[in-house]
Amino acid sequence: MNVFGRFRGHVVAVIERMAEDGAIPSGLDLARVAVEPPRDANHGDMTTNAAMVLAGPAAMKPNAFASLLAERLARLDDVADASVAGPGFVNLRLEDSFWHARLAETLQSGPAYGDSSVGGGEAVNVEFVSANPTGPLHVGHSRGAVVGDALAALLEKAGYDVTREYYVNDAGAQVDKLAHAAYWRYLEALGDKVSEDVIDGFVRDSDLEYRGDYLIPVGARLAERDGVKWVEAARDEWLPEVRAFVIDEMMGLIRRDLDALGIRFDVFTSERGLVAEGKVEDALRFLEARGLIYTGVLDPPKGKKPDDWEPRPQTLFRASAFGDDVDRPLRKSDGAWTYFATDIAYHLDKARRGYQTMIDVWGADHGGYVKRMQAAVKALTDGRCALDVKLCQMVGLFENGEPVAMSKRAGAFVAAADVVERVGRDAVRFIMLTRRNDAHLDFDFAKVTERSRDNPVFYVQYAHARVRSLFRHAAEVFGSGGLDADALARAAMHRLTDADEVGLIKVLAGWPRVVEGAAEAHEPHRVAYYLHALAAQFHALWNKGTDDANLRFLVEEDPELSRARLALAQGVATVVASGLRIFGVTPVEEMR
RNA sequence: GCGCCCGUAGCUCAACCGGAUAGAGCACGAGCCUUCUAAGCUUGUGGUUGCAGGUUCGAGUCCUGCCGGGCGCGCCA
Repeated sequence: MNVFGRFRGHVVAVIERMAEDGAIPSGLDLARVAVEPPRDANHGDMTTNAAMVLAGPAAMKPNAFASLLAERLARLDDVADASVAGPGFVNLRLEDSFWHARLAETLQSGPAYGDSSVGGGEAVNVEFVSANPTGPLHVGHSRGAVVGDALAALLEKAGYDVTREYYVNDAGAQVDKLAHAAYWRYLEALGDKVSEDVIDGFVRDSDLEYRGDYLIPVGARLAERDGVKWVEAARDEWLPEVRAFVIDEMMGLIRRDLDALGIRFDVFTSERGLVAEGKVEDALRFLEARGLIYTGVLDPPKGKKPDDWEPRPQTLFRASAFGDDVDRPLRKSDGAWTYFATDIAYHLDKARRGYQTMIDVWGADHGGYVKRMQAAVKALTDGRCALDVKLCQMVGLFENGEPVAMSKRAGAFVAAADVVERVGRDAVRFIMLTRRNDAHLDFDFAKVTERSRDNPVFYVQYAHARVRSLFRHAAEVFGSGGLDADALARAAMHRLTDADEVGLIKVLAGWPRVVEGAAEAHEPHRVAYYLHALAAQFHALWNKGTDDANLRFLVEEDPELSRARLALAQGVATVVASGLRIFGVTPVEEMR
């Protein structure tokens, strides 16, 4: 429970008491009563809209209601002042002692500070990356990877039971094309044992989409394992074998890329597996039994009729009954399932595994797919399960302000592993989280490693390193005893009287609310903004010591005060580390 | 043509299920190093929240219509 939730309880209790006393009508609906930080800190520490939302139903003027409420709130423990402002806000200013106690709590909780139970143990499935197993991850994938992983960690901290899942698209035509390319590399790898003519013939007769070098070692390994076994074999024979082999290899590559980013999955679900187990038929039977599948002819898209358009009867899902624009095809003309059909089966599978909330992280180019998938989930679960789709916009790569060419057509995409190697895992992860997922993100190689204030990674890390440096210094001055968090939790917090010291504690006290808000909104970027603001406040306080020696963290002749300030610094380090942990970024001990 | 996302300070972006005087950083102006890390800090200038309506005590936020940008648009994944 964050401090605002705690005070909301107090405010509600006071309002109920007012009703008992007959000061206001009883039976008011208090659901809309909120206790929040005011936008402007000058208004106080907390504000409530109670008078504004209740005045109407109570047939009172907001300001009259607010005055009554403020009068009673002022009598609460910890409340230094309660006043009415603006259209009927009641602002609370709390005693410093209240905030001092929060700092002690922070230190006692340590890394668990900010943990919340709002999730109530609810099972949430976060599916992300899910890149086709046709090659290494590129930089675009890494954004989705980081966003999904951080969102999962955030939800865990907020008390959800999270599964990180990767959906392996190993059943479509793409992996057959991949297998052909791997077979070509296999023939090449056999060298003298296969004539140039055979290879040339194969290349001529096949549509080789994947010509990247990364398949060369795959072909070599296949040749090593199976020798010439598949050279004379019919396509029907070698295709399943080579396909399985190359998918394995590609998933190995992808796992290595994910490792480099520090990302682990709990579950890999195979599309081919779903199909083989008959889950597509299951799902479609389910929809059919509800009359949601029919054979029909779709209208061409308005204003953009494809040249080869011809009306054609198709097996369709009644997506339009669940909010989609048109009904959607389930079967291709060759009889195979569409991607959508297997995706329906996959989402039904997730729902049946007990996830009431599913989150899919996709690239922005899949935006047109969101409505139909949500329609399908609605239909499959009778509206009981929610599907939230986070669309990640493109990442623009820059080198000192110059765009890095990255056209997919030219095959010049930048590998995720290369970016990690260039700037490090921590920088990649943090920067990818400094924007809302649906906003474009510019990633400049030079900037993300720059040691300056406009590099948020550096700025936040520096705050943590500064605290660690401070403790190293403190150990020299005061000895290392009594500097652990438990001991500091008992420090004389009442010595922290400067407005900026108390102000910094207030920022720390806001952390649990940030966790809850960001988790419920599925918006990990809020953590990045919070950490940046926290670092700024800390650096500001630190620097006040430059102007006024009395405000330095370490005052040699006053160990009691020093220990209180060390407690404050430790609180900052704890929260920064806590936030960075959600991001999968390692807090540093010193800047190098 | 239709759908989705976006439009906030010169630039890059925040604004917590509708809250008070819309905030940060960069850039620009003015200060701060015999002092715990100045790789930094303080402070100032800067806004018709794309436009026009609507909803209400209150709108950047919700609704409608325009304008501009991005993505997508029957069997690809």
